[in-house]
Amino acid sequence: MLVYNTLTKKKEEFTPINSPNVSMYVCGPTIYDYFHIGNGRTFVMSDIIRRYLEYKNYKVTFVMNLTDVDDKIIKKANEENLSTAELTERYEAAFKKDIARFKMKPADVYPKATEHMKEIEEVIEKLEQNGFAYNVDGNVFYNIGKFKGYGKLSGKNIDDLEAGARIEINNEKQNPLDFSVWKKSKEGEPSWKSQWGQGRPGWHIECSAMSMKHLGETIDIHAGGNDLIFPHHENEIAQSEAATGKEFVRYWMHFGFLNIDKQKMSKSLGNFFTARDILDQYPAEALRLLFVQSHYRSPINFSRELIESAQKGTEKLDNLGRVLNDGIKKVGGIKVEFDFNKFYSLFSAAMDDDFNTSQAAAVIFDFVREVNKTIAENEDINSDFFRKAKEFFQSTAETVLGIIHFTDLEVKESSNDSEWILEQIELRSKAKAEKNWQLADEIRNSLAEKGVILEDSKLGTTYKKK
RNA sequence: GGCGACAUGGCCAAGUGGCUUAAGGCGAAGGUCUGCAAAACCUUUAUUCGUCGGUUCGAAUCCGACUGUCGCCUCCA
Repeated sequence: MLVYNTLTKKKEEFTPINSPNVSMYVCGPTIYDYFHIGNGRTFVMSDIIRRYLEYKNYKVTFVMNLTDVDDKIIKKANEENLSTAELTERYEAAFKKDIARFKMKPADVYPKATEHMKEIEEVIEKLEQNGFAYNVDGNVFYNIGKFKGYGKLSGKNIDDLEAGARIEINNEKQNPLDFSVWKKSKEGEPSWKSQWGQGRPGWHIECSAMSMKHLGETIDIHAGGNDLIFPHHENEIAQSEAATGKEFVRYWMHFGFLNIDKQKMSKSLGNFFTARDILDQYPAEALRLLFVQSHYRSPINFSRELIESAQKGTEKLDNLGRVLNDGIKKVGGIKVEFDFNKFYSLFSAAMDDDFNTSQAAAVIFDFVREVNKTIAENEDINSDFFRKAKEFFQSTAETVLGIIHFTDLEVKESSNDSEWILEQIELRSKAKAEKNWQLADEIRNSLAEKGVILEDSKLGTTYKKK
């Protein structure tokens, strides 16, 4: 299995430190607002990567941090007259709700900075001891000049950075590129007691401390959005490796941006969409398919048109899903030849190549066409075929990609008005048998008005809800 | 200014040296099935991969130049 590593800019064979265990850390949101659809892409794709590793029988420990101390949080809490804790509690709950709506598997741990002050302090202490950090009157800075590998992830070199620096002048810093690991407390800001006095941690240090705490000093995968490469992940490496003297992360993975009108989403441009807004309008499967259909490292130019075309795609999957559900219940019938193994191996070949989900989706759609074709061309196939087809669908499209959910198809079928609908279908079948087309069409139309779409097939009439 | 990514059909997108005279999704046109629909299936929809040169027996795929788009260098997924 190949994974593209931002650190080496190459696809590398994936070999976990402690196979079959895999440690994976994903930079989660700052919980001061609803997360946007671009965050959603990152979260969903990291979910898919995790699920595929599990499909390959790796035992994954998946950690996603929630940043609950930082400038944005303090600012917003002040605006809304809330304590920072009240604010972050609210958005943590919203985050978990939205993650569930995206049908993501919950992380094993969602660590928060405020709950790891001891660990953070310990890392900073080590940095001081090792000579990588210096204290100026309660502000502790990381001295990037001391760390030889600085810039190895982002491909930047310190001289270039200094030349083009747009960084505010801060006389306390020895080098303008040095960054805070501990910030001295200011009036009206939350703060914690530490050996450097009251203060709060810098942004980058929390990920170093929490990654080490929950996954160990060297982990397999660390992932996040493209924009985190510099400075966030660069600084995490500098801190962690300076503190432990060990390699921090084996494989760095970064997700492409989701743009609106080819531009980065931002509040100031007014092209900002929260994930929950979009999820109110479209099913999670449609969004997941949209993300799946392009490679995780490429940018996506998000648009309504794009989601709608993905949604049509998921309807195609759902249609087959319903047919499979019905087919399984069949009794008798003939055996039919079908090369399921071919599709399994094409699917994993695609995913093994740096999670080529677009290719994997193509395999799924090829499978859909061939299954539909087999059903169309053969009379009376036995349930074994349908069962195997559903198995394939479940283990790939559902469990790994999450672009169809069989339980949802069933819920729609067995809602409380289903008995009445089945009666109507029965009436229509009788009318059809009597060639009373007018009555048959009336029934179909009245159901359609209620959002119930009928589909006639060899197996009888099925329905779905719009 | 420094660093980097990308440019494939009407839209989206995979492919990165011969298996591809280019997957898959959406859309469009025609057809099969059906009482009619829907669903499904079949056929058609890029001799061509931003432009121009080069390397090679062979290039969308490698190299160079150019054009265009975007990102990072400041909080940011």
